[in-house]
Amino acid sequence: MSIVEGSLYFVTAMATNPAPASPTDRAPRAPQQERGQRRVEQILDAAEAVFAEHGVGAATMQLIAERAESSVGSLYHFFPNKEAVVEALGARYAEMVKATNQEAMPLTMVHLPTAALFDRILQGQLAMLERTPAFEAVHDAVHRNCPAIYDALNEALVGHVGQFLALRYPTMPAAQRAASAMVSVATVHSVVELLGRVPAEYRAAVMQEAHAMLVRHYSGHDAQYGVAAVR
Amino acid sequence: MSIVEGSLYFVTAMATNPAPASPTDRAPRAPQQERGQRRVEQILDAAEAVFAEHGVGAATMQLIAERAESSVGSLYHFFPNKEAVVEALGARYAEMVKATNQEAMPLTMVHLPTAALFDRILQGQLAMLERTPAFEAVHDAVHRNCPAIYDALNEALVGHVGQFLALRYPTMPAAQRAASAMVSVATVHSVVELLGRVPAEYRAAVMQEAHAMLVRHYSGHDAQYGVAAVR
DNA sequence: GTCTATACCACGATAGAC
DNA sequence: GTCTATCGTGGTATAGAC
Repeated sequence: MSIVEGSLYFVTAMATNPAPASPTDRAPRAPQQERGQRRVEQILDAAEAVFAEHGVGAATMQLIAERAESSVGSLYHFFPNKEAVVEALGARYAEMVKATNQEAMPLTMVHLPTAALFDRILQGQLAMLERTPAFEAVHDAVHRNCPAIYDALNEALVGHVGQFLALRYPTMPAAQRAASAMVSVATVHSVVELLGRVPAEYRAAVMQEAHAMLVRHYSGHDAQYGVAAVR
Repeated sequence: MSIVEGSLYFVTAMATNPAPASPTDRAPRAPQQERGQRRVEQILDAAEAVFAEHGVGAATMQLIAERAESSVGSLYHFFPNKEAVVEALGARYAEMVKATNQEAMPLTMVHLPTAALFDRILQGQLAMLERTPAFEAVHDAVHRNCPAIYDALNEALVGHVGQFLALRYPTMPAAQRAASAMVSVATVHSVVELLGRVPAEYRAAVMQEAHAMLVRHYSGHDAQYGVAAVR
């Protein structure tokens, strides 16, 4: 409700400078200026867990505060309302996904063989999933509650893959390239979601099957819109 | 909360017998015994729309009643609480999905060429999507709020596809067959979800790309675990 | 069976002491 | 900056007339 201005409450000092450190510093000597930042992260971690468990609609500020080992009042010190928490969490999540994607398929790797390429992509996503147990829940939450963030993220991902395809298959029609990017992003995401849902003993087989599907498909593209396959 | 017993409140007369009809019947002559049934459907339609718009957590009984052109009291006459509404809607949704799937790939069609097969499957799913605008929202809602229904549905779908694959590729190892079924179900679903999200002008290209991916993959299976390709 | 009115409670948000 | 205590709102569920 109401037009909450962008991310005012998120503008915490981003300088992590040395600061006048006394020579007797011991272990617990990071705080002071980072404290606020760390507290925010702590709250977002808590929110992530609570949203995962109850859904955003049913989550309460009380629950988030408890999980963050804090109190409601404190929570409201950092975020003006619940919506702001959801948005901040969404932004953090989107950053993580984008970074993972960029890292797995940088534009310098456009000529990697399909098998190696999808190895990188699937493994990268899987690693992210394992670092973030509540990943799917947060994804859903963002999907539903922050359409703007979600759309921007999706556009970024599809855009990056599209660029990648444009370099790899210069003769592929633009419409197909766009469609291919969208389908790939959706498929990889659905596989990741599946991997997070499936009993551990099936994971390897699922991974292999998904990998085969993507490789077969893109090998077809290689054949049709070929390019010097090895750089 | 609390163990709400199965579907007591859903046991309405399923007999649609003629009933003592006077010869002067005019148009509005279906009700009488079906009324209750129709009312329930009306409520579920309303709930579907409201859940789609606000999410289950944020939806209120008030809103559902208004959309159903009814009142809260009336709503509580049919459902003991909000959870029951969600469950009933979930059950209806699961039935629809299962039926669509069975119809698109009956076991009598195990030897259909891959291209024709995935035409049927994708078109069937697309038709269902178009009949049910709130499809994805309901899917999410069921996914999050009725894990039991969702798991049962998923098991049914994967089971059916697994049977299909067992007949088509008798020599495929069981583990791969299971993985293949899971990946296919997830992929088709993600494509349908993508189709529902994408601007109309991209839909054809997306459809074609997804179709190509699935066909290439299963043509690979055909080649490897071949079977008399034409019955 | 359907409605209106309302009891009751939980949540979001704030005030104000420390 | 963090807490406890509290207010007002609004939602679930029920009571009871029609």
